[in-house]
Amino acid sequence: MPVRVRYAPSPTGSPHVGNLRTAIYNWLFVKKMGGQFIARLEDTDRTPGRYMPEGIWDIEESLRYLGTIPDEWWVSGGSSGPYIQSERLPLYKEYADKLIASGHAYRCYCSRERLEAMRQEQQAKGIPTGYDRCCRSDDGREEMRTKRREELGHEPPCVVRLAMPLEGQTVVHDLVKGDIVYDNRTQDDQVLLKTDGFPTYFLACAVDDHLMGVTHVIRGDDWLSSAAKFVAVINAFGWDPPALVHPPLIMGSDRKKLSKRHGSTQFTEFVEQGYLPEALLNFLVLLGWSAGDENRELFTLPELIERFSLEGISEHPAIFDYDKLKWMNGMYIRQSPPGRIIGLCIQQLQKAGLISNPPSEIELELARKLIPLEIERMKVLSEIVPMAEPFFHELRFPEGYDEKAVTKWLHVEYIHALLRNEIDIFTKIENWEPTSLETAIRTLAEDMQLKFAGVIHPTRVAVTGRTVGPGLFEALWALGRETTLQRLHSVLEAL
RNA sequence: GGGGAUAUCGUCUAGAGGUUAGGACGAGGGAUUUUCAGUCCUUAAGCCGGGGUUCGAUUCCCCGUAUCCCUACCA
Repeated sequence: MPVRVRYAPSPTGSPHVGNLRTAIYNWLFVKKMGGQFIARLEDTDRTPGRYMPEGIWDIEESLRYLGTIPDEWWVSGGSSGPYIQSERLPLYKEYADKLIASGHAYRCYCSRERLEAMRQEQQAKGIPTGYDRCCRSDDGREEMRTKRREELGHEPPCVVRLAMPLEGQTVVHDLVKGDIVYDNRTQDDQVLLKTDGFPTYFLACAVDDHLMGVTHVIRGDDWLSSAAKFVAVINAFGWDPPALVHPPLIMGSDRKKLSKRHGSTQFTEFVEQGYLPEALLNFLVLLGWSAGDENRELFTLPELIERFSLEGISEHPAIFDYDKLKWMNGMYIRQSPPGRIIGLCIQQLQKAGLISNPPSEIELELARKLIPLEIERMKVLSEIVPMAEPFFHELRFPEGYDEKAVTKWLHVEYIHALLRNEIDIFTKIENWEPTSLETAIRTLAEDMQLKFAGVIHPTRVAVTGRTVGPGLFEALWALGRETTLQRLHSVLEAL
């Protein structure tokens, strides 16, 4: 039997990195085993503020960015569509009715107010919360229905609830954690169909997974606690449950759910900051999965597919380490062909307004010279913006200059002589290239009886306004003779 | 309150009934050097606690503790 797995996001906003990680696990598993990767949109919560259709685009883009594109989804369709749950409403009603007919579910007329009051009372008394199953018996249900009809003056709305078995146990077979046994008495009569006609997760998932032929369900650990209800629904239909796996959750540094407080959490934010897809994928995979005793962390996609197995999924939550992601991204940047990084950095520079769109010939030439010089000190692509600023922006002295750098290096007593000599040399030098420039400056340092560093640092500050950056001679080369001379002149005049 | 899961360096993790408990990020130190970075070398840092089982447990079992998840007409 071919493997069929699904990624089932709900459009409640831009997808969370943890969410994408389960998509990656699903994708890797299906690539490894052979089969189909399905994505299904779980848009059954129509509560204002929670249903955010704008998020759908981000979900699609994120999957494309990672390269984990589903074989069947709402974008391309497939043999078991539709892949959007709001387009499958009649199906859920049909199956809910089947459950009612077989005695595995029942209509419930209780008002939200009654439910809420009941819950509060239970909490106040310190007893377990849950539905009192008032509508589970025919008598109780009719009584409630009549009462509600009198209150409302018309036929009252109802939900459909699962008639959870009152005794016995439900066993959840988790491929990683093993069999987990739940006492049915501790499980509530879960609502399956809401008054608005939309199903809840439990019904929709059970029906869709079955109809779509899903063989393995890989979903976040937050579903484990309610897995008994999920399995109970499937059992009520008489179907075989799919194999289940619950990868652990991703937490923030304080061991709470990863949220805004900790930093970026939405996948698209990382994309914008300039994280490469292979870095993001590699990092996310390793957050809760390991290749075993192989002491490696950096894997290509084929290597990951080859090594991936459900057994390697860990059982405890993982804290999202932003530093490690950065490190990994830096590694991938340095492994990439420079042309690719140049292209991506140009996009970053355009976004920041340092380069026009489309870029001019001059901007392009400068970018092609500068970006390769910065690649080795970049961890995230957006870092190119502050790095490139002194090269693409006009630099005015002293406003654009780093104050500490100026104090330290532009107030040495030989500064005027140095700058004058450099202007002289740079004006005359034939080859404006790093090696020639270096030779000339080394000679100058000797002539002036200065240490090399004593020349390098003031020059760097005078020309770029800061103490950090690429090697000085590469920087001068990238910047060009004209701009270099112009900056030296203006600093000399102002000092 | 009820239910479930989990527990190895600060973090991600490997590991086996007997190991010097391994790797990576981060941190410290050193080398390279023209600053930052990178690269290379190097140091420190860990088996939650208590009972069992066993010749021997960090590893298996139980209890405790802690943490996380569920306990919605959210997913």
